[in-house]
Amino acid sequence: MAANSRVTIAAHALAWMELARRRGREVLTSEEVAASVNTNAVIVRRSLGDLQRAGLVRARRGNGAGYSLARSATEITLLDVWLAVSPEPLLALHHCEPNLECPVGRGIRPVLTDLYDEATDTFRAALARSTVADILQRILA
Amino acid sequence: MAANSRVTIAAHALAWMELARRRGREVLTSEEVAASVNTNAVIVRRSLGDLQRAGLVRARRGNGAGYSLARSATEITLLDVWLAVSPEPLLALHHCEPNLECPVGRGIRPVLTDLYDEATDTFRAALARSTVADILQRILA
DNA sequence: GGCAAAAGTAACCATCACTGTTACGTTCGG
DNA sequence: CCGAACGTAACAGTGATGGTTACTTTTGCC
Repeated sequence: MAANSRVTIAAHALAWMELARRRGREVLTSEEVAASVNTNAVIVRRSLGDLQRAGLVRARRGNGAGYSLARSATEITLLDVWLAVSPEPLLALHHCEPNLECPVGRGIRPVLTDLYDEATDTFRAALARSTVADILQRILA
Repeated sequence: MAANSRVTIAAHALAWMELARRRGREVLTSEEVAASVNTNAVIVRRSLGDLQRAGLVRARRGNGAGYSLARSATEITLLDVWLAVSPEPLLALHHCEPNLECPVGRGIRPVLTDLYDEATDTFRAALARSTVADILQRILA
């Protein structure tokens, strides 16, 4: 495991919600989303909870409740999704502080941090180039 | 945890080996590398074992043995290191097959795979821009 | 040939993140 | 007030990781 499938689940949910919206169903329950993603409704609620906290979806409670997109699918990028559900950085430094008596141990951390940030930025930029609407369009093509 | 600190450990080891080489010590033992990285010698041997399998370092066994760079530090990129030690993809698809009766479930996987590959490629390209020699130079600057 | 040093590696443990599941509290429309 | 659905806590199972010990294998050197 270890690799992030959260983005996949969240993107799937959003694409499905957008398709349902176009078909006239503005609101979907976690059960309905879970049926498409083929997972447990709690997983969906947790994922959509992250998206809600990031302002990408709205959740209504009570009777007849469910989730709806908080803004147009053309304005939700895969980067938005990734930032909402992916807390972990792609690359990490040492768990334990390296030996500071060694020149490499003393100086390597800021250098690697900088390089990791650069690589992560290009990764994010790539994700920012696709929206949920793009994804749905390619799915339906 | 979960985030990869393997690249960090391997890059640290390589930079330290290159610095030692410039100081006239062509070969370092796993104990010596572990002392700088501040971890266990077995961890270093596992990491350098990966690098050896990738052709980045050479290992000699027996008395007076140890590790040395298999090629110039200017020709070992951070991407080489990442490929050698990072088996996991950055993003993964669903664990379970999605519901194929849903249009989204049926079509989303190739789309996401494609987008994930694109983003991963830019990430790799960024890592490919730095070599162990670059890193050591920035450490010593 | 034997010794000693060090790589290679297996076995095991603790920790942690993640998914999945159940269960329960909370909210809110009708 | 009732019921539907979100929110969330608690727990189990799985798997990756890092750390540690211990053993085998290799090999230079005396």
